Formats: sequence, C-alpha cells, structure tokens
Amino acid sequence: MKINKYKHIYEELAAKMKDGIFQPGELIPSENELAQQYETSRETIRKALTLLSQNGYIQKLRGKGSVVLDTSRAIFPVSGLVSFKELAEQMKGPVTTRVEEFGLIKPEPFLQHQLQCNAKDDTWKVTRTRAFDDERVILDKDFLLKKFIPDLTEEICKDSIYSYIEQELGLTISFAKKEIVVESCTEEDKQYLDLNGFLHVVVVKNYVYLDDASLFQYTESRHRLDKFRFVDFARRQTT
Amino acid sequence: MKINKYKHIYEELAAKMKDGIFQPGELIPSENELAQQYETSRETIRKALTLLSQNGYIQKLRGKGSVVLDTSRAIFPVSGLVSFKELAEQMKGPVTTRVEEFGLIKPEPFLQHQLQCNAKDDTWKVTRTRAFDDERVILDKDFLLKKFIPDLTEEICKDSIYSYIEQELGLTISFAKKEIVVESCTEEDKQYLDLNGFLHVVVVKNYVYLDDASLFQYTESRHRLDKFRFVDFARRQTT
DNA sequence: TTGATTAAGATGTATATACAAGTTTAGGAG
DNA sequence: CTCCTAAACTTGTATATACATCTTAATCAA
Repeated sequence: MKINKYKHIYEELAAKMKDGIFQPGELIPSENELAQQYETSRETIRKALTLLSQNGYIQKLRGKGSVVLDTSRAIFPVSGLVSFKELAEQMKGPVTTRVEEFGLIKPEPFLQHQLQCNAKDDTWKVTRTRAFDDERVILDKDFLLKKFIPDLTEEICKDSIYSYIEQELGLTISFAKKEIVVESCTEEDKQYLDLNGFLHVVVVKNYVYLDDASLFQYTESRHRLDKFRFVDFARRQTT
Repeated sequence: MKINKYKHIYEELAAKMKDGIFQPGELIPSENELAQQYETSRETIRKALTLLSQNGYIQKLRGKGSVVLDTSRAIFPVSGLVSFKELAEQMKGPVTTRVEEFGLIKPEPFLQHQLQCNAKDDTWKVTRTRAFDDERVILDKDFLLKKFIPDLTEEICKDSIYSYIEQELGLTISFAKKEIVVESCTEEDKQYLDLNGFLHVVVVKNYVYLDDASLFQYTESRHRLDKFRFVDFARRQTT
C-alpha cells in the first residue's frame, strides 16, 4: 500500500457511493467515526472528505454531517481531464480512432502563440478522427512539443497519446485550460467528418500542462453539433 | 475582519497576481516565509495556497516552491458559478436584460423531473433575454421553486435573482451541475432572439443547489452560436 | 402542552510538531 | 576541474489539540 492514506480513504468512500452502499440523501458516518474506523486522525479523514466534496460526491453540512449527492445524472464527467480513450470506454457501441495525418512540423505564428514556443521548436502534428457507430463525428488536431515527447509514432497515436506520455515517459499531466466555442466548418472538417449537413462545429481548445507547469500540448477537438455534450460539476467560487 | 484568516490570505495573494506584483513564472515566497509574514502557521498558509492552486493561480512544485501561472488568457471564468450580472460587468459595451415572461406555474412532468418535485410545488417561471450591443443573443429560462423563494417580483428579475437570494434571503448557493449541448432553434428562440439565420443554439442546462444540498433552481440558458464562449480551468482528477 | 435552556455531537478554523520526499547549493574528494 | 555527497530548503503527509460555530435532541420550567 504505497498510496496515500487520505487518497485511499477517498477511493474507498467514493466506491461505496458508486456501488450504492451509501445512498444519495443519506449521511455518511461522522468524521470522528470514520477516524476510528480507519484508525487515523480526523484531519486525514477531512482531507478525504474535502476531495469527495470537490468532486461532487458529498455536501458537507456544518453541525449535521456529510450528505451523499446524486451522481447518477452526470454520466461522464468531461470536466476534469478525461482523455478520449477513457471517455470511449464508457460509451456503448463501436468506437474507432483513425490517424489521418501524422508528422513533425515547424510551428507557424498561430501555433507559436498557442504553444508559447518559437519557430524552431519542432512540433508533432497529429490529426485523428473519432467515429461512433461508423460515423466520424469528432476531429482531433493535436500539437505536441517535441522537446517533451521526443519519440512519437503513428502506432502510439492509434492507441492513446496520454497513456504513452504518463506510463511510458513517466510525465504527469497536471492541469488544462479549456475553451469551448462554435465555429463554421472548415474544408478540413468537411473532408474528414460526416457532417450530415451541419454548417458549424463545436470546438474545444485545450491547453495541457505538465506538473512542472510547462505547456506541452495544444489540442483542438472539433465536434459535430449534435454529438457534442459537456457535463460539469462546479462549486461556487471560494471568495 | 470577520473573514477567515486563510481566505483572507488567499484574497491578498490572488490580488497580487491579478495586479502583476507576482508575475507568471515567478516563485512566490515559501510557505514558511509566508507563515512568518502573516504571523500564522504553515498549515493556514497551505490552505490558502490550496485554494490558489484549485483556482488556477499557482502550481505547486514539490521541493521547489509555488510558481505563478498565467491567468491573463482566461478572460472570464464561466467555470465556477458566475451569474449573468457578474459576467456582464466584465463585458464592454451596453448590456441589457429584459423580462419577457414572469409568473407562477404548476410544473409539468418534464419540469417535475428536472426539479425533482411534484405537480403541486408552485414554481416561478422567468423568461429573460440578454442583449449585447442591442442584439438579443441569450435567452434565459429560469424555474425556481416557490418553497425556497416565496416572494419574487419582476423588478428583482430585471436586476439579479442571485443577489436577491443571497443578500436579501440569506440563502447560500453552493454548487451546480451543468450540461452543455446544442439544440435546434425552437419557435420561442426565433421569437425572442436575433438569430441572424442561425438554426441552432447552444443550451446550457443548470441545476443549482443551496448549501443544504437542496435543488432549488433549473435554468436553461440558450445562446446564439456565435456569441457562446465557455472557459474552464481543470485540474487532473485526483484519483 | 409549550417554550426556552442546556448538553451533546457534528463540522470549521487555527496552531503545533514530526517526518517523508524532492530540489538546489555548497563543499569536499579525487 | 569534475564528480559526488551532504546539508539546507522546499512542499507533502500524518497526527494531535483546542476552541468556535452550528444542529439536534433532551431537559426543565411555566
């Protein structure tokens, strides 16, 4: 057991809610009770409960306890950072990824700005289409800085770039800034997607950072309008 | 000074980053230094820094310190819970709200499901349009349970419902679940919005909860495609 | 019965200490 | 000069204690 104690407790309690052992609306045991059960201090329990609260599992009620929230509605949390592979695993029906373009480029000014790099920073460009039920509905354009990922292959892109980066390279993806807008279809969209007459796409622009706060990837994920869905859990800004 | 110590420190440090006193890329003083400066314990400092980290102000680097992130790109954080009024204050140009419909209704089955209530729960229905530069680009449909908000007036809706709930009623809005999808325009959309020929709208469905975890509001915010923008900061899921 | 008071138990905040683990720097051995 | 080690400093985790604040239930008085 090398995992942290409080993360372990978090996992265990979260599992109990997913499995329905703790039902929505119920109170979970108090912090002191949990501290006894897990033979730990109250502060450690509180760290676990804080995580549960942040991720929408519980609501803490001062003087009363912690009530279990209904997490069944949020089918998949695109909030947080979820890769396409993780997302695909939760979908029913056949899901396929196809690599349309793959290569090393020199970033033009727009990309230099997005990736905060200069013209001589080699950059991987990967274009992939994602199909559900044989309909190509997502076009993913990835740009990754070579200085962080020296060796990338088409083979890796067919699977999951994130797995490769985290498992093989040992890098840690830490946070991302996301922007969602709607744009008119480009020629590229028309070429690679089954647009069914839609004139616009939802564009998710992702700026992905490693745990040392260095920006290493810019991604544009272009979704056909009718297949786009974004779910979020947001706590009120701590002000 | 009745505010919490760690929240106060959070505010002060966040302000220093907004004002550029702490520049992106720089390290802020160490936890021990800050503890001395603020004449408090390291744990209290850590709580403040945790908030800063969660809200995208800093990245903590073990063994090194906390580096300031660039927050200039995220112009307005729609993430978290931001009301239209707060959002409007950050826009340039004239912004107006108009109440199109206002009244008390009995919820039909769809609404009963959304609000998790039954047919006899009186519900306020408020329909408002939001205009930027005299173009009506957002249609907000609010449904609020009367048992939480007994007295609502058209006057209040012209201003800000949230301010009324929090300041006048003393209720605390705590968290929300959000879903973003794209839908075809309805007759209502065509009636109330200046659609400029767009056939779809971006629909943000909001389920808003009070701090006792009771659902009290369901809102549909319908945006003209070209005026929609959503910005998010997401840390990788703590797994 | 009703109402106010009290006590018990819950979470929230603040402080203190100890050690683990990662980074950097200084200094010494070769 | 180069390389390695150790020390100093950083953040991360775990524990302990004290008190504040809020909720609920029990108790007591009118």
